[in-house]
Amino acid sequence: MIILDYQDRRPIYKQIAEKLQVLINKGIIETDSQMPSVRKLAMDLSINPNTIQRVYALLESKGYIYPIKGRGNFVSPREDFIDAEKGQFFVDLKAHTQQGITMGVLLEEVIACIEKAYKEEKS
Amino acid sequence: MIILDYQDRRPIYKQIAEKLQVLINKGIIETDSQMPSVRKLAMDLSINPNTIQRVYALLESKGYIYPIKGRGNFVSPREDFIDAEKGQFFVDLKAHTQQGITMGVLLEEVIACIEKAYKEEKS
Amino acid sequence: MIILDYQDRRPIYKQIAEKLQVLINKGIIETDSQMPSVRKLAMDLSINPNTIQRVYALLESKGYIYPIKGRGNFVSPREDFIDAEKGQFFVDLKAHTQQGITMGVLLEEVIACIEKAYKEEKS
Amino acid sequence: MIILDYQDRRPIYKQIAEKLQVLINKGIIETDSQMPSVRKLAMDLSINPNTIQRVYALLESKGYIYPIKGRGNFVSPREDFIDAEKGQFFVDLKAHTQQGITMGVLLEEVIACIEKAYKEEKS
DNA sequence: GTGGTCTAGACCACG
DNA sequence: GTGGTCTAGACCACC
Repeated sequence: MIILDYQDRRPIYKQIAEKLQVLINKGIIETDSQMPSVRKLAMDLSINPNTIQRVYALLESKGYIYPIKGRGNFVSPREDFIDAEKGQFFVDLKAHTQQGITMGVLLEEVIACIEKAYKEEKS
Repeated sequence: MIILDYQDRRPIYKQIAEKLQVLINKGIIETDSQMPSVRKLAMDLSINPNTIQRVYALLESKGYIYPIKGRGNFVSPREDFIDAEKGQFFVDLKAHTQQGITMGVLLEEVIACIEKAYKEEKS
Repeated sequence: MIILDYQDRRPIYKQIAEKLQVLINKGIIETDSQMPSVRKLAMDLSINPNTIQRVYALLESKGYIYPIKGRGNFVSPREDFIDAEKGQFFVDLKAHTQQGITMGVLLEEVIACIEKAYKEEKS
Repeated sequence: MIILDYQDRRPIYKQIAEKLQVLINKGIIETDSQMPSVRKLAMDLSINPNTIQRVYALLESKGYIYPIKGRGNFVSPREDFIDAEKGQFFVDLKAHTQQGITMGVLLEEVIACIEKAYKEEKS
């Protein structure tokens, strides 16, 4: 399910967190269902349990999952995280765009770039 | 003019470099005009001169400024850096957009956000 | 493998960077293979780790290597840097030639020297 | 006769030294003729005499001029400097070319670049 | 263990 | 005074 790329520039824990986010966002891992245990996931991916611990801490801080002591980690309802995440995305996007404007980038160029990104992602 | 945010996770040398880039891009610091000296800027911001040195080295590598030993750092003509900077802008924009896609952000939402940024900048 | 010349007027971080570039260009250090760690290389050359850090930062900015935090620095695929490096080569070559012209060096002499270099390299 | 460019990236003393070298190489300043005094040249160019002092020290170390105590600086006979200068030029050229070869630069490309440099210098 | 950032302080080249 | 290089030593993020 999750494939690690050790040549990827991003740290391992972010790769895992991001893939789990996608799985949750797409509903492949359902709300209130249990996440795999830290130990099991670490063994499956053949990495240090510390790293998985950090992944879960990150997802929890973003509101994607919630822990129940002695039982494990569970997926939060969508409303708990999706809005905050999206909000930050748009804030960053706007700031980035405004920086482009100061360099004379045209609105058409920006939109073309965005549409290209969407097309590539579909494939 | 430049305010440092020590809570920001990005290194302060990047924060400074980015703000100086914007000032140069907007033409607030003019071509061939002299940048503040390494030591002076360091004192103004109450940080180590080495850190400013690093900022200027970064800006130089991007073509924004050029140093003359014994005299100071000066702003390069726009042609020297604007193309490279635009290229980087689109690379970052695309990466950011693709991250949004994984969160389920719609193309229409992105475009609306971009257009809003352009409208605000005009005013 | 790397010998430092403290009499050389160029900074040692550039001497090291240049030698590493040649090793990468010649394929002696292979794509995606790991570079020696900052601390180890510093100890081997008996210099400060900060200086090696600077070497690696320079090579990264040129696209020669990419870092993964907590794991090390790795060699980039050739396409990432070879074009930029060729461009710089011709810029330097032209500047050097023009300096020769001011000394009265003839075009024929220059070409003869170049051809000699190519012949020696083949053998 | 000598025009300084304060926006030039090279230090002032090198600009002056280089222009004097060209004048000597072209025979415009004749062998055994007297160079302008340090003070006079400094006043003519409106710069610090220290800088001219450094220029003359550089030219002397390269064999272009020789000082006579209490009288001034004089131009050396051509044989004293031109060969050493040219020799160094070819050594550097060869080293630079060989570095290009490791990047896959073709002989034809190098020669084309050289010829372009000569054409531009004529004009 | 790895890389990355920052400080403090020194020394050099240049004007 | 200016920029540039280097050292020593500290702290952080990551695995």
